[in-house]
Amino acid sequence: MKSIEIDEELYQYIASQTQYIGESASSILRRLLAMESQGSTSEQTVTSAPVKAEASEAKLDKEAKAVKLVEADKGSVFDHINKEDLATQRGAVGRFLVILQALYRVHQNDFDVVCGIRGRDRLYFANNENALAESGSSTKPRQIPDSPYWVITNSNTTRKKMMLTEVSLALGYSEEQAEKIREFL
Amino acid sequence: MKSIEIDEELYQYIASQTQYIGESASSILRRLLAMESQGSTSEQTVTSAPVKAEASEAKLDKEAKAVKLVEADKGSVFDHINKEDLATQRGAVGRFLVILQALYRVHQNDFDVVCGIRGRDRLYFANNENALAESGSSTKPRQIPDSPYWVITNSNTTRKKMMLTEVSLALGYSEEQAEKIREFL
DNA sequence: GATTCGATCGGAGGGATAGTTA
DNA sequence: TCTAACTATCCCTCCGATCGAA
Repeated sequence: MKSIEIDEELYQYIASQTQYIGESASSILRRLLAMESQGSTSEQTVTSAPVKAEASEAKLDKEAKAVKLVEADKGSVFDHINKEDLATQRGAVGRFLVILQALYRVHQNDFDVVCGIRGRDRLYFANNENALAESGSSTKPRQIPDSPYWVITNSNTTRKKMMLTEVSLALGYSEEQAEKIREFL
Repeated sequence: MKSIEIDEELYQYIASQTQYIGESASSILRRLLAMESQGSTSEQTVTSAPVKAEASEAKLDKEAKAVKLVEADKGSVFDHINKEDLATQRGAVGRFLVILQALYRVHQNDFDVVCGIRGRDRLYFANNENALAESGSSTKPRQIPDSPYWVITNSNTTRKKMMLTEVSLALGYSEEQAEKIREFL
């Protein structure tokens, strides 16, 4: 183990990127710097279906905790949205996916709720490409990066913003926070 | 100033990213993490012509140092190529630009040599859009990110690879290294 | 004739808007 | 019927393989 000196602001930033209690500085930095995690081959296939929701007895607790998490982590999704990535996206579709990716990262366990968000006759989200493709014509499904979920992409920017707002609210964000998230697009 | 503990390999990696003697860990990390540098409004317009080369008395020393740098930093361009960025690029043009950006970052002072690389009748590189646009038809010039240089973009992937190889060699890389660089595309 | 180079044009992706449905 | 919400067609831009030119 080596020790390095960094300024306060940078320290706070790194700390804010923690993904689980007790995550080490090395782990956080490796993730942020997109280095391979030491040793592991790290070939994570994330194409499998999302983990089934807990048996309903645990359900209420789960939800309460989710809200708590959003409260405690206030603004954390905002840190998870890699501004760099966002900026390099050439179009709204790219930004849309980056934002959803960030939301997924922070809300992996509750992300299933997005599947309840849909249009009049087509689905908006699903955990497989086909469900979306079959629910309409030319829906242009795209996988949300590093996640098992897919989104429809054939819609105007206005609708994409609406979708983001709905997702945000479904995940427990306030109207104000949802507004901020939508504005990234 | 805060102090954090990181593992040896990560420490080495960060150290390898030093851009000038005595650069602080904070400075390096901020650059790698693409954070705004503290305080400064940092509105860097990089559209101006590249900084003039030093008065010739210092020139030889400068060049000697540049070569040394490539030697000492062997593989540093490779670290400068943000794998993450590369991966998120949807097409060869995007990757092409990311790679050139990395090369520019490491060889800012010698980058002018690329302007000598050209096709039969069109220019490949220049420090302004127009020179390229006028040297051929539909050359699709694009600015190399964070640099004052532009490249032609209307060519097949094979030619883009050739261009990368020529750039690498012109900047002093070995055939083997050039090969590696070209393979990023 | 062989090879290198250029840029046209087919193809894919993006997303505004015309059109449809409730 | 009129309007609001939603869909997906279709135009535009970007990409880059292919084929004609040098």
